[in-house]
Amino acid sequence: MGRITIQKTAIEKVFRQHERPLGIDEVLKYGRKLVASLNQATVYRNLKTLIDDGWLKRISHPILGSLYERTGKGHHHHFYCRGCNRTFDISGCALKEEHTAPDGFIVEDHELFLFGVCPSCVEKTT
Amino acid sequence: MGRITIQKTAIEKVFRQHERPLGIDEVLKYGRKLVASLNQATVYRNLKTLIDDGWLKRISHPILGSLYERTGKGHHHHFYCRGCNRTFDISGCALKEEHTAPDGFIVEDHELFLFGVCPSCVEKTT
DNA sequence: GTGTATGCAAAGCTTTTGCATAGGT
DNA sequence: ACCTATGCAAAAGCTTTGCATACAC
Repeated sequence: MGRITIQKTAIEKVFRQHERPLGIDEVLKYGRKLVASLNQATVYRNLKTLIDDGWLKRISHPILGSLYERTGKGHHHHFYCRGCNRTFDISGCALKEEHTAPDGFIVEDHELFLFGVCPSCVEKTT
Repeated sequence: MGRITIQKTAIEKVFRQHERPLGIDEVLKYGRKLVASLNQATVYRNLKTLIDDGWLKRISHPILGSLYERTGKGHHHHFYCRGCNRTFDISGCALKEEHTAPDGFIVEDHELFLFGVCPSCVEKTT
């Protein structure tokens, strides 16, 4: 089980080349530069496999839909710029250690999305 | 512009009766108890209108997809229980005031999703 | 009466799946 | 040679849209 195909290798390479959350369309676009015949269904199937392997993580972007990013980059959050529509990784954690949820709730994980304007878009506005 | 139809009234009522984030299927199900003929397209159109009016807010649930909830409940976050699949409102904000994003980034809003096990599901497990 | 919102059905998206075959082992 | 992963196309969700008609005003 688990063959090393040129398609899967290409998809992994795409994520290594672009260290930011990618949408399916982007994975397909960049992947086709490496394997011209790359099919959409193959991308979906490999993304699922890579998630099961723990190599990728799916994040649900409130506006852009499904995005995928590599695991093992350390805990971080995401910032979405409404100016340029890009999604940035924000390293570190801005959560208070305690009082995240009422007593009795066991918090195992969390996902934080920040919205606003990124530095380069702030410049353009001013 | 902006007619008060029995459908729109019913949809608003559904959200007042269930003070938690609802999916389209739930809005449709509960709405049909009030207006039997209620159509899916009507629900979608009214949800959009209510969002534009600032009466509703769409939240993007990482697992369940689109959920909708009333605005004006004060700032809060969401907790998703993997035991019972329910989404809870967690009042207050668990974010540190500073250091949410690097210098230069302007944070205007944020959305936090917590994952784990809710009190009643913890009991069942123990 | 006028014109907007509804219901229905069709069309757009995104994602999944069935099936023959290419290709990794 | 075997059998999994691919490519293609069809299908299955979810959401939007066109159009005639009902109904809010």
